Amino acid sequence: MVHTSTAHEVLTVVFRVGDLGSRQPGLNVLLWQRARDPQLGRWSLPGGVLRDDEDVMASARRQLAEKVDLREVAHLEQLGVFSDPGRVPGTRTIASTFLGLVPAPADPELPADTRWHPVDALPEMAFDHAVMVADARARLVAKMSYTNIGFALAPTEFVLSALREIYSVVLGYQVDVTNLQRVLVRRGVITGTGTTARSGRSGGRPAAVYRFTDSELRVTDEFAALRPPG
Amino acid sequence: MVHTSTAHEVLTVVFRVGDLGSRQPGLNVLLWQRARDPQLGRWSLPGGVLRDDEDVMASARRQLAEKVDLREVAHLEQLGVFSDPGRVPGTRTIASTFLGLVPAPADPELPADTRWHPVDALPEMAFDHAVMVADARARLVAKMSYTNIGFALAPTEFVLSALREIYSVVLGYQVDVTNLQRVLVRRGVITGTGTTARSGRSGGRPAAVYRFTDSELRVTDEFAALRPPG
DNA sequence: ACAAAAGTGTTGAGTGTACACCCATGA
DNA sequence: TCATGGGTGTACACTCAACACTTTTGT
Repeated sequence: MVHTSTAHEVLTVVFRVGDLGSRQPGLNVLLWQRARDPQLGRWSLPGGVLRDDEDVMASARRQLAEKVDLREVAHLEQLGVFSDPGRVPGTRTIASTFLGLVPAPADPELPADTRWHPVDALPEMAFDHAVMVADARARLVAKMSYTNIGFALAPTEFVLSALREIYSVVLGYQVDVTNLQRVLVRRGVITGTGTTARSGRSGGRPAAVYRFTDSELRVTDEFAALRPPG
Repeated sequence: MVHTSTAHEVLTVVFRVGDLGSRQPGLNVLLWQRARDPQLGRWSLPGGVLRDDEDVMASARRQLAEKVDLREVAHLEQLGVFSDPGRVPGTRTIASTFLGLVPAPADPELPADTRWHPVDALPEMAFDHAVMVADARARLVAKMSYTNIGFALAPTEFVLSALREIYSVVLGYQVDVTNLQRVLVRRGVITGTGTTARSGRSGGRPAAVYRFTDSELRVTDEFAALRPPG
């Protein structure tokens, strides 16, 4: 295939943890449905063409502002470049992809063509977007265990059982609350606020309220092995 | 700044561990010196413009073949995108960067304008290339402790003391041979060949010869914490 | 008092570091 | 046999998983 020009687009995989009670439980991705050919009806990642005066990060931010409230996006990081000459028909288009995270209780207004989808049951995806979602998910899962990236999925204040649900949903298996607390506190990832939440309808001891210590990505378990001598 | 068109280039940060006896000890980067303005005389990463019929990985491979023998590059992975509209003068150029690794004893023929430089003493770098080198180095250091990425820096067969030098040079501190052996063997990263090397001129017990078990990147220490139950 | 939910203590496995000690070779 | 470099054994610290147990609430 020979192209006369090349375009550059930015696409973001935005994840959210849906309430377990809701219709979209588990981990969700933000997708919009194509209203035009090619691939009419298929679902796409939010994004669009890179402008002349912005870098890729700014572009991702701008394009997301059209879909979700910008303030909701608590974390945004580069994933990778998709550059197969035939990845989309027509003008050659290189895609820079991003991983975006939105805190759990947020449920922003969405345009009519846009919806949250469970990552475990993706609809028919446009072009190579399914691969991008898979890549983003792998990145998120990996970072859950050695960074504080959970801050971008949790509300500012939360109870441990809620945090446990977030971790369980993202990792795909039940996480032990006891050890979650100990690991995260020891690493300084979460801090108790001193206050306690009211106990539920069926009684029970009131839970301590925590918050993430930082609201920026931080590596919390740098070296598993081969540490510097000390 | 307003641009009428946008170009896409691919740049690779190629690392090698120089012999400690050589003039370039420690970790080296492959750079070539600009013979034209802008930034005449400054040092650049190998790479160039992406062609219409290749993806970024293929482009990196192709461009490196002009600098080093392709077979020498044992590992190549995407780093990130640099897209500041003003990062280079003239036509707007978006850069996709790669990390490339070349095994230690290799000393391929280099073009006249191209040279290995110690990363700890970089020359005047062109444009934003110094940042790219720093990013690549950080990525390499991180991966040394939880993947088998060392395979791409070491010769196919080696003695533990040699491997220790490689790890020490990359990590920037002295690694204990004893523990290096135990950690890597336990994880299945390296395997003994059964043979032993001849002992040096000043005597000493002959060292066992090892090789890396795999010659492809593999994560060897997946979860530090929050492992799946069971 | 009792059930429910949250939090604490304890044990044991695993991993990694440091360091002393033993082994194999050349001169 | 001694110096030299390579390999092994052991002790200790730290982290984490699993699970029993205690604490605090609502009814």
